[in-house]
Amino acid sequence: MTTIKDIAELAGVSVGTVDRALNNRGRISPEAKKRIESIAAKLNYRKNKVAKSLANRKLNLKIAVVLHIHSNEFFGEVLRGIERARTEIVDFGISMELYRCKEFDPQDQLHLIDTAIAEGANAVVIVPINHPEIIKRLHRLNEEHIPFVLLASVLEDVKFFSAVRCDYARSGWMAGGLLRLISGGGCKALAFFPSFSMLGHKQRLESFRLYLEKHCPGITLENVVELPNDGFDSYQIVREELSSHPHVSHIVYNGVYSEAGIKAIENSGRRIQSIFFDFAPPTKQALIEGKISAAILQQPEEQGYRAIMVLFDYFTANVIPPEQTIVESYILFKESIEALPK
Amino acid sequence: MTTIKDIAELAGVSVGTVDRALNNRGRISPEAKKRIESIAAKLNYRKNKVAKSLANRKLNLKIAVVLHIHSNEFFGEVLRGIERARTEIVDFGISMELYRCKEFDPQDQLHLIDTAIAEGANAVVIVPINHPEIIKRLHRLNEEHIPFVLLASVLEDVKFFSAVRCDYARSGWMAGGLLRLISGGGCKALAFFPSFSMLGHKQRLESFRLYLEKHCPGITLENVVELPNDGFDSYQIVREELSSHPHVSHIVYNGVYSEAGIKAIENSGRRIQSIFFDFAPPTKQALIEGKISAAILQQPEEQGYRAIMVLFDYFTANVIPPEQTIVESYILFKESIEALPK
DNA sequence: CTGTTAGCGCCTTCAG
DNA sequence: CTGAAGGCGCTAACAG
Repeated sequence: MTTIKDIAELAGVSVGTVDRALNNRGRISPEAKKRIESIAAKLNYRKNKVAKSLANRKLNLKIAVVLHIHSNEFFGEVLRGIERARTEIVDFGISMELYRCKEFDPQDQLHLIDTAIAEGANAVVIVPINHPEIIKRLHRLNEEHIPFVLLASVLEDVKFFSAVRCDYARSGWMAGGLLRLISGGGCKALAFFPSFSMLGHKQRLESFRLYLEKHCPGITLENVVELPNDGFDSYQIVREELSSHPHVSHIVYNGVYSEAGIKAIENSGRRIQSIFFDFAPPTKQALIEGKISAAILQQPEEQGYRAIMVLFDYFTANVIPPEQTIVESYILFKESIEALPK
Repeated sequence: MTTIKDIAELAGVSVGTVDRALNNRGRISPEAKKRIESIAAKLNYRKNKVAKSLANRKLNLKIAVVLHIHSNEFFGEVLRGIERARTEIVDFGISMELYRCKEFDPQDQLHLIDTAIAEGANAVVIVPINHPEIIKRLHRLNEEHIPFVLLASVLEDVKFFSAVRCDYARSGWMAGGLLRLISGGGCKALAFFPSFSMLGHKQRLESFRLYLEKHCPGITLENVVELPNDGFDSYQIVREELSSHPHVSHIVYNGVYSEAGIKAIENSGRRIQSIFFDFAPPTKQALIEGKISAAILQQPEEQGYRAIMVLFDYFTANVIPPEQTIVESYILFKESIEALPK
């Protein structure tokens, strides 16, 4: 493994000069820079992440995580991933601060971003609320050269450092495929989706609809309902929809309050097959008990973890991440999780 | 973050003494040790992995990876994970050496283990061939205090440092569930499994059988075939089995040569629904084209990666891993991977 | 523009 | 049994 010291010796200069050459810090003659760079290339020099991090400690690097809500089933998992990342980066001298927001309150989120910067954040992971003020603030982050990572969300017209999310269109498509599979291609169905103010949810629905149109002439989607941001209201809505659509036999439920959906189906007394998104404990239990047919997971824990690690790699090894990190969606059914015999 | 220097000052000793106290190196008075330990505990001291690794460099730590074959579809992926791990650990001064084996040849594997140790391996990741000589050699590794990690395999009666694998019983169970789902619970089926000299495959089959017995009175498993370690032979066997079981409509195929299974089904000219294990390119293509119904994945890449990282965590942070790291199995179907419209 | 040096936190060696 | 010092590779501050 070659070190800057090796390069310095070969080039007949000091390590300081090599450092300046290889990190574009200026204050170096073009010739020296070029010579050193070519030696480094020839020796296939790679900066040692560990040594760099040890030296970096003095910089006191800090990552701010700004949410759009306080927490919920999905983001509780996301936060677990973020906490796991935290334990991995502390030894590298990088700290992390969490800023939770009042539910979908753009003003509060704006304030949180300001606070984070004021408190010395060198980078931001954010679940942005889709609001002009927030977009404007993100533009300003770019001007201030504070890299930010979009987490579990889609945002148009903003240049970001990187984004970590699932493929919303894909998971909608998969829901269509699953519905076809469990219904044999013929049924009347209802779909419930969370707030369309998150663009991803809209994309997912579009894709789900498209699948049914293209591949499922026998499936009638009787209604698509946007769920409110409350468990009891959600419950009520599902109950009412089921009442007013007495022939519906299948449901796709993509709500933040999974228990609302489960209970509403159960209490309807009907024999309904259903596909749920995500995997909070109620969903897990319901799946095991056969109350729901399948769940589509989007690895929230992994998304939270990745979002931090993108910045970690940047800080420790100057890695420029891909524009998007897409976390795979996958399917669980009863047999994936129930206890095995013996 | 507290450092040994902090502790040294508080205890009124030097960092050297703190180091000896906290790492059980002996040569220290019991009182000093106790006092330092209690201070460390009070301050919630954690050793800094990065600093330790930088110092570790001089030790030249080395991990040997010993396979049971040269490579195949599944282990090609495993190796990708291992290579990814390699890039992550070099900066920590830990190197990795790969030892590929003649197909299932215990004598060769024995030799590889010896070579690895002779070449200075400090730890081993191994896919052990289930043979008394190998078991004996592993026992000796324990005596030599060389930690070893079992990768993608099950082995009885050997004490190992850690094991990374999938849950074979689970994936067999899932195959049963999937078969029920796609067949509507009634069909005649055939199952093909790879060499039962790997215990995991046996466990998987048992679990698959049990599922059918318990939950699928309508499914008749007409035959279960152990596939040879050759693609053309595998192809031939599947063709013959299909011929001699003309009413079979469903297949579960868990072979190393996926293309053999796919082609055999295709060339039979029958309309067969099938569940494949793992996810080599032929499987992927066949899934997209609708030639097979679903695939059960076992994250080979992740298994390879984890096996190395278990040792990495041990070397860099003295982390004693769980006895088993179980990598989840999951299901893919066409809608999970086909290109989306637009 | 370039060299020197003092750390970052830990471990090892060598004196005492 | 304990302390002091040097070094792992890199960065930053200061001196020239």
